[in-house]
Amino acid sequence: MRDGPSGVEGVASVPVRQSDVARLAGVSPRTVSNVVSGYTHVSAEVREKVQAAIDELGYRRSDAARGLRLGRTGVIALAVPSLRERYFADLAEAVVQRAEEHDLTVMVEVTGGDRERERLVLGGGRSSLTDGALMSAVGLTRTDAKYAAGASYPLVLIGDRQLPGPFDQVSIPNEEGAAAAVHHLVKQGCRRIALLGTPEANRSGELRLRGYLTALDEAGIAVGPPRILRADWTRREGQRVVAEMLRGDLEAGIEWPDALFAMNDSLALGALAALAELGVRVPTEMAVVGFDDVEEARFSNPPLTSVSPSVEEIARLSVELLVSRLEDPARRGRRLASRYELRQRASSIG
Amino acid sequence: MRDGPSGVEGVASVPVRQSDVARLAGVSPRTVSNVVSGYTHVSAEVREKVQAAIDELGYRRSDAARGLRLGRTGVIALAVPSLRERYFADLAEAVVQRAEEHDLTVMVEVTGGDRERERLVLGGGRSSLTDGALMSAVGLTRTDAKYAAGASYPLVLIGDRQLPGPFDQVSIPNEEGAAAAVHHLVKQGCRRIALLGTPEANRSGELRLRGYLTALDEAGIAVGPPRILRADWTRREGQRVVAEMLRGDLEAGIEWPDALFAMNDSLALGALAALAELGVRVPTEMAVVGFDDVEEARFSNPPLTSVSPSVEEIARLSVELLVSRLEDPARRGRRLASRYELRQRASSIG
DNA sequence: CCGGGGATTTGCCACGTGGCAAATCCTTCT
DNA sequence: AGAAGGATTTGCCACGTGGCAAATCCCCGG
Repeated sequence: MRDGPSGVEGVASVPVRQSDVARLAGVSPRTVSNVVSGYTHVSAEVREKVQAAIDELGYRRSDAARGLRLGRTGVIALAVPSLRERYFADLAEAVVQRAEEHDLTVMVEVTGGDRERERLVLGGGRSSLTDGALMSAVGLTRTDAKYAAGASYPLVLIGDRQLPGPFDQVSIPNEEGAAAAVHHLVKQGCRRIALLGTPEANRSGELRLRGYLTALDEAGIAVGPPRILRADWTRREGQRVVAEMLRGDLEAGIEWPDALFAMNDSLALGALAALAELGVRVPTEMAVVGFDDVEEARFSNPPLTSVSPSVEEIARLSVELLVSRLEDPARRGRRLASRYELRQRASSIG
Repeated sequence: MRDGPSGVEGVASVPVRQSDVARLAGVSPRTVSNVVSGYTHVSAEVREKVQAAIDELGYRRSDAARGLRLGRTGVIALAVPSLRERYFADLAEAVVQRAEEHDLTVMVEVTGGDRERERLVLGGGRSSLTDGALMSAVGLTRTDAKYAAGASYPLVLIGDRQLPGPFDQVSIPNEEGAAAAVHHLVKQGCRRIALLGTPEANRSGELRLRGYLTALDEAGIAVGPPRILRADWTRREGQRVVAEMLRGDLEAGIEWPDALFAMNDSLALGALAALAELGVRVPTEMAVVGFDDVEEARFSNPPLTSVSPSVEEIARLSVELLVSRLEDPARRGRRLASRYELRQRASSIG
């Protein structure tokens, strides 16, 4: 006896097929398919017999063959620049959960923000193994739209990288969020609000800058040109640049800003470190607000106020867009904006 | 004209097949296959003609059909409890990179640590869409080994959850790492080293506890029973429990520990927060060491000494194991232990 | 006992690819 | 010129499944 209905299955090096099950159960292969797929008109007797054979042989339906036959696999791809960035890790997890609700499995691809790879996804990466893809593109430019596979490969773009064409997109409220952060600071009494982080680093930066400028304008507190502290969007750079600014201003006798709006939380956390190092009190001497609301923001000292783009919602919207696209490949492309919340914490209120 | 050799491809709602390309190029379908697969004996002229047809039609080889024909897809699965935990996110990214070197794509599955789901992976989840899997199991018990698909679905277990059977496994140096952490603290002059975190939370906990006890024993500094501060392995709990301990001891007139070895970095970071809050100086009054070496450990105040299990190495080893298993499905199961390093930072050296 | 009609079961075949080995072509050598 | 032998190209077919529609079965009423 090679296998048993229960207990350790034997080494099934040769895959079991429908026809094998059929032979053992004494029915046609097609009937096995009917049983497996839950077809209505199957007598209880046959169903039972087939099921017994399935169990005995350890039969498992071949997703590969099924995918070929049906033209879809139930797998979608999620392409992100990196999983090391908290935001994308959270996004990935949220997407996996949402996808599950639609009986979809997620294949995560890491693009490293590489334009070439993003193009490949655009063109339908491992297309026939996945039914479609979600992509957080950061390297693509508008001209890359031509690499898209079009309707033959459903694609939802996540983020601010807008591509001309019929794509479904879920955008992040960069501009609105940034503006909200600045308005919040103004309400806290801040007047000299500096921006931390190079705006041209990516599309998000440009949009956040715009929100920042708009809000300053609306608040009517612009005294001179806005102060922008250029820095790569990393913790280390945030710390370095802010420390430099503090020392430099001191020497030059310039008045410090009374608030920093950072392009992202990494920068903001670096700023907090620099401020702590030099004994600048937060938020009394200088308030700090970040963007992304990474988990760490809750635990920094002081806890960091941050714009939270609701990864959950982004995941939900993008999966829903993809699913609806799978159901109706011909429908027009849609753009949805996710919401944000300003999580107010001690780094800006005191 | 539906498509063009360059520019935006038309809406190719009907997939292009080898035979379509063949017809346009005026060759047999089989020749197209030869060209695509890089078969040696194809004349330059034919190759060119076929390539032109491929470009014109926008032909893409069907991975689904290919997978069916070849019995493998070039995709492997990675099952982890969650991507929200930094360690697993890092692992996932590292695995993706390593897999790439072997021309493998990674499909990430999130099990939530759910035993049922882990069993499914064990039995070869979406088996025929993936050639094998890596799994960080946390919910499985030894008795679940019977759900394994055996040699028909190559599987590498990552972590400490040992399963009887022929599985390939990559283990984490829990015991050794914990012992090293304690030895380090002893060398720093600490004598009352408390353990932070519930040891029974998972298998890692049991092993780390063992390493801790062994090291205490070896150092011969055990005065009484070792002190174990039970807490869920989260930052919040770490903070709460340590704060409680500090206050409690104070009231009871008990001498504080002079060092904390935390089951993981989250706990350790929570502990640092509690210590800072109560004004306990680190490391002079109390040294702290964590486990996992998450990125944040470098940036905490003070930076956290931590046992670094080398996610990179774990990823490398496990992918290599899987690849070698794919090449030789019959070979015996292997167990490899990854190394660790103790990253010494200011939380324990002063 | 027969025809009708729904319930079950089944045969046939295409999905798109690549392994295999035969067929054909071409060059070179005797 | 004819044959040998490598270079190219090709026909055939199975991989395992599910759509489709035909075949069969079975229960009832007339």
